[in-house]
Amino acid sequence: MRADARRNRLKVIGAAQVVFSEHGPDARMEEVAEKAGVAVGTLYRHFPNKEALLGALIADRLGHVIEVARDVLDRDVEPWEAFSRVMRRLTGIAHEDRAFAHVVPLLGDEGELGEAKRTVGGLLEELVHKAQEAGKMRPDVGAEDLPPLFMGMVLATPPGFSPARQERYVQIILDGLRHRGAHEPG
Amino acid sequence: MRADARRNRLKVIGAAQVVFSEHGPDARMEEVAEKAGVAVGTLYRHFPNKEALLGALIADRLGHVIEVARDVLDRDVEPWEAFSRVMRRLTGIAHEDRAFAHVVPLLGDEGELGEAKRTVGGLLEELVHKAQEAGKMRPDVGAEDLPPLFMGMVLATPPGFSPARQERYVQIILDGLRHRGAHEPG
Amino acid sequence: MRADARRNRLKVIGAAQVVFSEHGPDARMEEVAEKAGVAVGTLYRHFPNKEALLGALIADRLGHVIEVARDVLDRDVEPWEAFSRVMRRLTGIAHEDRAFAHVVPLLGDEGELGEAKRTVGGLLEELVHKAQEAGKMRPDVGAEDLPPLFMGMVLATPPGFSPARQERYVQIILDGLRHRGAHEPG
Amino acid sequence: MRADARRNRLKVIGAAQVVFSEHGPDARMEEVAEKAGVAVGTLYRHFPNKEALLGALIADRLGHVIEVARDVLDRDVEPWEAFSRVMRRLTGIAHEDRAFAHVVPLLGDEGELGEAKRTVGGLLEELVHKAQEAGKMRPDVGAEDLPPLFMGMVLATPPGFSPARQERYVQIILDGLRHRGAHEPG
DNA sequence: TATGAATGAGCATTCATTCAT
DNA sequence: GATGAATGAATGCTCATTCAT
Repeated sequence: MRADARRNRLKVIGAAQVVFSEHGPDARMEEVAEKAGVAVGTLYRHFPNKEALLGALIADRLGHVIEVARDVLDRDVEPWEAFSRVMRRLTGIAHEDRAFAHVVPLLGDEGELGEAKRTVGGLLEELVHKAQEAGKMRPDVGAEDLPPLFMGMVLATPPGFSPARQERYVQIILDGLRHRGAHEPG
Repeated sequence: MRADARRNRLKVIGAAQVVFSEHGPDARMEEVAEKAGVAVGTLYRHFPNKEALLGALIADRLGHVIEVARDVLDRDVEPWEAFSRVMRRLTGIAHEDRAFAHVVPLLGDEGELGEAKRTVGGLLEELVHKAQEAGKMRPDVGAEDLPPLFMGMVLATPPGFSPARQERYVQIILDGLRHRGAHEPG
Repeated sequence: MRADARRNRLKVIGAAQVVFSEHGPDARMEEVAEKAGVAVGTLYRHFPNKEALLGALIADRLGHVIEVARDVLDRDVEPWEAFSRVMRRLTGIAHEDRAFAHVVPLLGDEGELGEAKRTVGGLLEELVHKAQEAGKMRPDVGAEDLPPLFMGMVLATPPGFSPARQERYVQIILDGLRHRGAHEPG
Repeated sequence: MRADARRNRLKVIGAAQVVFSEHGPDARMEEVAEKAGVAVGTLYRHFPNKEALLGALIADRLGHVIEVARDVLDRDVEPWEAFSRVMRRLTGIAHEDRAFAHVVPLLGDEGELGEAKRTVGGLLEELVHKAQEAGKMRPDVGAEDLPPLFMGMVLATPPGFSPARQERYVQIILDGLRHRGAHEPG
């Protein structure tokens, strides 16, 4: 019974990732249920409403970002490289998940999601700070500037645009954030 | 009569600009009507449907961009400066008008709007080309990359964010587009 | 001025005939106005509302029927022939005018139209009675049966069906109304 | 669950029959829902749109006609009697159901309904052919003439008119279709 | 607990009629 | 008188959420 519920929860989350990734936050609950092979009611047993379901997905994805960020910080990766790697990860997720790109940059500080957001925010702060201290990043930038800069491009792009193009954009923005006169390959 | 209609049409357009700017393309016709102080029917007298109303607004805004682009091209402004100025204008409009930011980057080539889009596209092409020829802009960029890069940030930003911040973002992206080794103040 | 108004009234009636003939009673007032080359307001100056405009048209058409009926009665045309001729006229009008076919069979006795209807009814009564007295028509039929029998076919037919076909139908129904054993060519 | 849905579906269909029967194809979905004692959404769960709901009703009614036609053909009922019986059934249904009378004569050949229509058409063809071969029916008539002839009267009649009257009309038209000189009781 | 049917507020659009110019 | 713009009630359909089975 417990096992069944857990399995269903996973099916729901998996389906929701796929469906919200494709259609963004406006995806229909019915479609999520279909994809998951369960009934809508089941969605609502596991999540009180659409926002909560979407929130759980976003939190999960943010977890990945947190993981990468902690990893590069723990391993004392070179500051600019550390920063770049995290931003690439962040953008990569947004690229795969339209809903993530929609929701994250607009996130407030309240709720569970708010907490995840604050955590990510703290880590980004640290990454930025280190890169700036190392003289690699322009000083007039803060963590709060990163989501709009790196995730907007996804929102402003038709659903199926190529990863290569997206990586090129990331590179351009990274270059823009680089400290002047500090131009080695980023 | 003519005067009244024109006045109302202006009220409708004005209200639509405000409402679509704030809520994006999903704004409700009813709200536009209320804001304009007219009944919904009046909206439909002036525009056959929501898409047409929104389209007219976008076309109008694109007109401003075209104007600026033609102006800088006509006056032979220095290529990078010319390019920057147009992108600043484009982003400024998107900043004021959420619907513009939503719609423009996803615009197809058909319809009246498509035509405006192609016109803008052609002008951007020219601006980019000249900047690249002058050695000021990285060569791996085309006109089609600009909307995602410059307008995405608006979509990824809560409605009321400050012009100053937005200008900073524009500057960062401009810096990223600058040709390496070409760093004088952009 | 009077002349202008009269001319406009005629234009309106003419247009209304065309438009209602084609689209039936659901035709849009706007379309009538366009066809007439006047503004909707003008329609409402001449007729208090759609029903009244349509009513005037119907009354006019009924006038033609009345004319034919009176003519054949005055000229003492052979009873069956007289009856047939009037029914052919009635059906011919319905065939040309969808709105007529829609409205006439459902007409009540009140209003101006009611009066026209009663007049037609009386004449049909007379025609039927004479045909029955002459032994040419089955006795179990009254004037009130004629509109459904003769005009229904028009309603049950796609807009552009051929006059020949319609005449064939009229003939079939006339044959059905003929007194048994009274079969000479009807 | 299944039971509830079926019950509701039946309620919806029942209500739709009543409402469409009375008001024809322009009946409001809201009214159907009210009559059924359900919310509009329920209508749309069972049928994708108004046309589909109406279509299902018509198809169902056409099924009855097909049934009767097949029955009389299978049992080799005397050709004229067979034909008459089917036409009486067809007209009876139209009499009970205004929407049926509206829609059927104008039916095209496409869609599911088109198929039912073609089936009915084929059977009527057969009935007509046999009656003509038996010398009972005038030869200048085809299956496609029957709907306008028999169903028009319903459209040209105020909603509540008596079955007796309608049967009289059917008889008159049947008499009209009878072959001249072939007058035994029809 | 899962199901999926039911709910009903919400929204774009139409069109007869009114009324300011 | 004429114009045609404005009104606003009406209608088909959608979809997040609830709840009977």
